[in-house]
Amino acid sequence: MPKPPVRTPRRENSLSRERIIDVAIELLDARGEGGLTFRALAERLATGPGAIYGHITDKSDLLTAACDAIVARTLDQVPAGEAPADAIRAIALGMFDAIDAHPWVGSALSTAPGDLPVIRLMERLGQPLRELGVATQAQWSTVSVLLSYILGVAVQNAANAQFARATETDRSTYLGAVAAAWSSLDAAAYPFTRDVAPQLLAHDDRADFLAGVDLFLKGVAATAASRPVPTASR
Amino acid sequence: MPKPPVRTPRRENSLSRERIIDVAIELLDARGEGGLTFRALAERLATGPGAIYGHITDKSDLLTAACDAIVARTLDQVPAGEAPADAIRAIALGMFDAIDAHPWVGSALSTAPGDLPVIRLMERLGQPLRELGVATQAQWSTVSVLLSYILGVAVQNAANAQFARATETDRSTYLGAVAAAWSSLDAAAYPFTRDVAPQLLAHDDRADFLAGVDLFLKGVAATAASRPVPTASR
DNA sequence: ACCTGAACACCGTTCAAGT
DNA sequence: ACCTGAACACCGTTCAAGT
Repeated sequence: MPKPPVRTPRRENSLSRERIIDVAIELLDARGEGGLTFRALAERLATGPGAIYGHITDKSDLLTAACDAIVARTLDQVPAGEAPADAIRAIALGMFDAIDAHPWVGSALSTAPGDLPVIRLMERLGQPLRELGVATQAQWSTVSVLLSYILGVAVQNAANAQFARATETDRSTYLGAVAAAWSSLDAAAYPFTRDVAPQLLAHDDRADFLAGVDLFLKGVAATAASRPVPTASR
Repeated sequence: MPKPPVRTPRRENSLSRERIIDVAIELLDARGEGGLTFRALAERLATGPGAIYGHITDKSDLLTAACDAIVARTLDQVPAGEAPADAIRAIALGMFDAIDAHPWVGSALSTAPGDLPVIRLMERLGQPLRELGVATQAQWSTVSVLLSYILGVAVQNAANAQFARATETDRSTYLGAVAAAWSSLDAAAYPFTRDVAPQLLAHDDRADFLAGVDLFLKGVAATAASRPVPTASR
């Protein structure tokens, strides 16, 4: 077998932005949001904390880059070419599952509003929204709404995951405690919350999330239907 | 004029949970999320950092309590007795304005999912949702969706405010920079984002937020209309 | 019983000194 | 040119010592 041509001799495990981001993702997945530390990072990279600053500018830069890597991977795996409403559902669910697997992505997404991860997501959601007939001047506000909703769910999932990690309670006992607290609220002041507490126990986060996307799509459809027929560019 | 009866002699400026929360709100408003520090708090309260722990359990406890004070005030000021859809709009806008005035409330809200501030908000939103005819078994998921949306907008506003504070840029130059960055993205990969960049410059956060609430209400109306007529309990 | 504030165990970030 | 790691300027939280 012929030997491969001699390449520029890359040092094994040399420090690079990519490798830093990979290790950061490992740490975040293994230890949660609080686990990403320059000292822990340096230890795993077998270097000093200062060396990292040669490749990243900031902790928030690092967090955004790690978040972007997950978002890019996730969106790549969502199949293209579906009907617009189904495409939106698929993208939204893909993000939900990604954030479920990497809860820290939820809070990372929220810290960088106009940055690359959000841009990627906006782009993928915007194209099917156009196909649904959203008026040109309403396209910004419509994606914004959908992005805010996805972000809101993401942040809540992140908060729940962090709370679970901090208190070492599992999901069902946690939900049980919250439902119990809600059920014992003052009946006159909190009738709705009391009534809805049992539903909290039985609910399915993923299904609820999808219900919100569907509600949004219904609203978009109702809005598109009620405005003058757009002259299709064919 | 008869003197008031002698009361238990309260020391002026004595340390109390309420006073700690008030000062915490002052600090958060004046210096942003990062400005709430036990040392700064202790200084303003003319005491040591340790003394605070006699009245609060935690920093997150303090943040949630401060958030709850704002939410309670805000909801108290929203007039009651309107038509259900208008009531929802009024509550949502009240929260928007409160978070606009106190951006840290956005992130504080997100850290305490099942806690008092969220319960207050859920209760106020849930009652008009019932009046709109949302099916009993769908009430939990429907409020959840609306809460997630409001939370998502809140978190984004908080992030924007924090970014503005950190970089000392004002809103319009910030938006200008983001819009410019979006406009110079690769045309083949990011057509939607490029097209929508000008709308970013001209947009009105509050109007966009309300557009989302309206979209949600339209979706709820469409869902309620398409299901069997509920047997009204009269 | 309550306050006090030094001390502990961490952070992110910098920068002189090394190679 | 790049890494190294001690040092700086902070954190939240605790707890012996005071009153």
